[in-house]
Amino acid sequence: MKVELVQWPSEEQRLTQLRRDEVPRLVLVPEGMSPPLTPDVLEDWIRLPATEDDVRSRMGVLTDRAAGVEEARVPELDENGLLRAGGRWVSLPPVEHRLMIVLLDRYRAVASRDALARAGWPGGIPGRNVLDVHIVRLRRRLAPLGLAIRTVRSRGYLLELG
Amino acid sequence: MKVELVQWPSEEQRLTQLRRDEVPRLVLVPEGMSPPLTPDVLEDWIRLPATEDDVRSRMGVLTDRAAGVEEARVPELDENGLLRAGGRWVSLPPVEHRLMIVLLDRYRAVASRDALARAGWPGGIPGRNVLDVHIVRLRRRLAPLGLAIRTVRSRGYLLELG
DNA sequence: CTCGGGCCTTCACAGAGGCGAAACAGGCGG
DNA sequence: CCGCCTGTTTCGCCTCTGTGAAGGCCCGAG
Repeated sequence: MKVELVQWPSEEQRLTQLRRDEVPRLVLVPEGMSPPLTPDVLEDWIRLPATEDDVRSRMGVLTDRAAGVEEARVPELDENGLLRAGGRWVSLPPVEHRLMIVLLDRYRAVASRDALARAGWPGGIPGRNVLDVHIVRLRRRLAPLGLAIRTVRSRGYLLELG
Repeated sequence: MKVELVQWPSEEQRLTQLRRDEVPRLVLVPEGMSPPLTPDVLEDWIRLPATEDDVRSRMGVLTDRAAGVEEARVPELDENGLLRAGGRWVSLPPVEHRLMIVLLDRYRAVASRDALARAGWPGGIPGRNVLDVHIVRLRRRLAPLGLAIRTVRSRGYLLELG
């Protein structure tokens, strides 16, 4: 994502908006003016006058951080079974689509085998082993997206970044 | 945690060490020298000459971020036996889950062997040695999270940051 | 100081059960 | 006819748990 340059304090309102929108930004602070401070890792500031190299250096770091934040975003699944993550996508067949809805609802937390079974087969579980098999197939489909399904033994499964 | 000031590039080796130790640090970069860049949120740099106020501003932000990182290191255990700390997690099997509940309840204080035994085996202790063995296994599982179980001889065990 | 004995730590082993994954088969739509 | 989706079977690994046994460390008795 592009790093925004913000004049301080004249563009204070714009800065507020950028903070809310989680846009990476570099605040330009005139001599003698105290900078706006925040622990937000997507914001940095630089004292004017500054060399173009220094501005670029700070912008570069902000870009890297924004990439990291972007990477960590929750994958998106539409109603047609299209799953987008890490800039790529795959289409999911019906059963795996329903399983994925539950996994995403519990993203980075445990989705119980029971909840997955009920979501995947609303009419009742066909066989004892079906869920395991579909998890394996889902795993293979998700791998190219950088997503991984972790096993939490005797409890369920957990979806996170690979 | 205290923010360290690092001369660049003369203290490069020290900077490497501080990065490894995850100590917040502010790199002082002389005029004309290009700064060391990293997306690490616990590191910042400032161009010399700089006012004392600016140095303090950047140190203040680093302190706040370090506090946030420290906050994230406090372990949390959910009802599924998932233990999170320092941005990582492990799943705990039933027995160790019950032991961990007691250890976290007495976090940084001593949990008696007796209380641990009762929590781990509500139906009565199977063998005389079981608790010790499970503590060892718990230790190994916790190590990657930066957590450590200390022995308090003839009293019990104590959970703290490693 | 030395010895003996708690008190812990750690390893090795084995039974039970959960889970992984390949292989096979049927169904359905293009 | 072919390929994808789904369910079933089956084999085998790995985890979890408890048990036994071999030390190591510390402290008090002698």
